[in-house]
Formats: sequence, structure tokens, C-alpha cells
Amino acid sequence: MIEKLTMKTNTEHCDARETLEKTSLYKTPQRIAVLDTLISSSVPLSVNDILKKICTQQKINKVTVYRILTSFKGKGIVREIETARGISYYEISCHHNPVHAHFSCRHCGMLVCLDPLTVSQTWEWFTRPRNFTIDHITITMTGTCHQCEGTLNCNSTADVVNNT
Amino acid sequence: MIEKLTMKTNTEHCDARETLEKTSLYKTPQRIAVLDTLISSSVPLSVNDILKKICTQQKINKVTVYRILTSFKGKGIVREIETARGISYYEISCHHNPVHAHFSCRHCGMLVCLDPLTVSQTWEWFTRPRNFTIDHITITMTGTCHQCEGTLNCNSTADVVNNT
DNA sequence: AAGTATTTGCAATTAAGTTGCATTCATGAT
DNA sequence: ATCATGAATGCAACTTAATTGCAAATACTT
Ligand SMILES: [Mn+2]
Ligand SMILES: [Mn+2]
Ligand SMILES: [Zn+2]
Ligand SMILES: [Zn+2]
Repeated sequence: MIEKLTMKTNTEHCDARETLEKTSLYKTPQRIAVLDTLISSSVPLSVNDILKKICTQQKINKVTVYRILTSFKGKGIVREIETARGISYYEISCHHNPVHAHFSCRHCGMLVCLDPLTVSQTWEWFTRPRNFTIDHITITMTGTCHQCEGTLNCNSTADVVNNT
Repeated sequence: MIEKLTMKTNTEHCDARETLEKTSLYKTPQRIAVLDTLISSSVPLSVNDILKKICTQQKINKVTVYRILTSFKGKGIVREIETARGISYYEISCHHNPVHAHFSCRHCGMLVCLDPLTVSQTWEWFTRPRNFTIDHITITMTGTCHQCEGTLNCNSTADVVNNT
């Protein structure tokens, strides 16, 4: 009856070059490097994480990584996870990896993916005392409010939609 | 059968001075001002929001507001809500105001409180297409990981616990 | 009223993320 | 293969939320 919320482990992966072709993004060495880094990572990565991993092999600029991640987000290739420390982490958003919850340590910043929530698991989380030392749960839905919908320039269609 | 997720509206309020006495915090004009501001607000406020509201009546420093909010968080008087724009918002955490989800507009930053989720409402959110333009749902649980629990100095007991 | 621990204010700092602009580069056409 | 062109990159400067150190002010205890 009591289902445990387990940690998520990816087994299958997508191909970086293939993904870039499908989304009609220029196949630059930087984009391939960022995408390969995310694909081969078992945990979501921050911009600094990505920079450190890539810098051992090729030169890449911090701003470029930010811009690449923004374009990937727009195409739905990656998801952004905002943590309690104000740092964004990024993870692949393919059919192998549906939306799920995360646990983030407020001391070391460590971030782990949790398996997608079922209704009964959600129930567990909201009613039962946990044996983990979680002291804060954030559920935030982001989007466009009614007021802004009217004011908005009619050019933004690509950068909205990110629920795999 | 289909329950709608409605907006939360507070009616009852707690007393600022009383709250400070109960939590054995020095009753300074600054603390009273910050607490009064949060108590009388129907929406969560950022540090800048709080500063602007208070500055019309008394002088207060930005750093002081940050430190006051940190102490309030430690005592469980307020909750912090991190938004997709990297700005924290704060709301009263008393028995009149249990933990709930939030909606945040990624364009204007507007933040509204939503009524606490029931199981069927959670089910709605995760399975059904919404008629609101939400493009991102963040669920993050923050706390202390197993590794850090060991490394942690045995002095921090006050600043953990924040689930009303 | 005096002593003391706490809090406040100010200035300087940190760090994530953004912007403008010149240079380089990937792609498709010749 | 070469060229033209729009797109991507790199660099420097900037923005802004949040933090830190320290001296001055202040709330509480006796
Ligand atoms: Mn994840
Ligand atoms: Mn709220
Ligand atoms: Zn940790
Ligand atoms: Zn808005």
C-alpha cells in the first residue's frame, strides 16, 4: 500500500547530433558538447558544472552555455530546474525522461531526480511524516498570467511548451 | 468530479507583537514593520516589495530586511517562495495559512497563492490539459542529504522545520 | 541607570545571469 | 570548392539578488 518514492536512473539515451538536426539548430561544436554533456550525465547540471566538464576538452564561453541552454529550452530539448539556492540546473527532456520531482540539499546543493509521482505517492508526500530530512517543499507553476497574455507581443510561440 | 484549483484568500490574521514575544525575538521597530507588512498583505512579497512599503513610513535598510526574514524563517514565522526568476517571495506561515502551491507569471513576476492541493486536484494538474497557460511545473523538496547530515556542525537546530 | 548581548546600518563583495557588439562560423547556393 | 549570409560565439561590461564584516545603535536584563 505504501509506495516509496525512489530515485530516478536513466538507462536509454538520445543522440546529440540527431537531436540538433531534428530541431533545426546549427550543429556547432559548442552545442554538441553541451548536449553530449547533459546526455551522458546521470544528474542535472548547473552552468558551472557544464563549463567545468567541457573545459577539459575544448574552449567554451560561459555566455555561450547560457545561450545554448536557452535555445535548448525553447526547443524542448532540456528542462530547467530552479533550486532553493537560486541556481538553475538542466536535464535532458526526451521521451526517456518525463517530468518528475527533485530533491535538493540546501547545504551542498546536490540535486537528485525522483521518479514521477503517482497519486498515492503524492498523497504520501503531503500527509505522512518523511524519514528523509526534508524541511521545505516548493511547488511552483510558471507561465503567463491573463493580464500579460494581452500585453504580450505576438512573436513568442516557440519558447512556450515544456511539459514532456 | 472535476475540482477547480482556486486562488487562496486569507481572512484571519495574527498579531505581530504577540508573534515576536512568543518566538522570543527582540521587538524592534524594524521587525514589527516587516511582520506587519507581511501580515497585512494578501500576496507574498519580495524584499524590494517590503522595502518600498515600509520606506514610506520609516527608514529601514535592505540588509536588515534580509536578516529579519532569515530570522523569521528560522522561527517558522514566514515561508520563502522561490520563483522562476530567481527572486524570493515571503508569506506568513501561521495556522491560518497552511502550505500551498503558487502560480508565478514569468513575464511580470506576479505571484498568487493557490488553495492547498487535494489528491484529486493533484491528479488534475498532472494528467489533464489546463486551460491556463502554464508551461512549467516545479516541484522541489529541499532539506539535508545523508552525506551532509554527518558533516553538519551540531549547532543548527533552530533553522530547520518549516512545514506548517 | 548601567551593562550586555543583540540588532541595525553602511560599504564592500559575491555570484548568477544578461546585454551589446565585433568576430567567427555553419549552412545552403552558386 | 568557393562564396554569401544569417546565425552563433567570445569578450567585456553590466545588472541585481543576496551575503559578509564591522562599527554604531538599541532592546532587554538586573
Ligand atoms: Mn530530474
Ligand atoms: Mn502562498
Ligand atoms: Zn548535501
Ligand atoms: Zn503577468
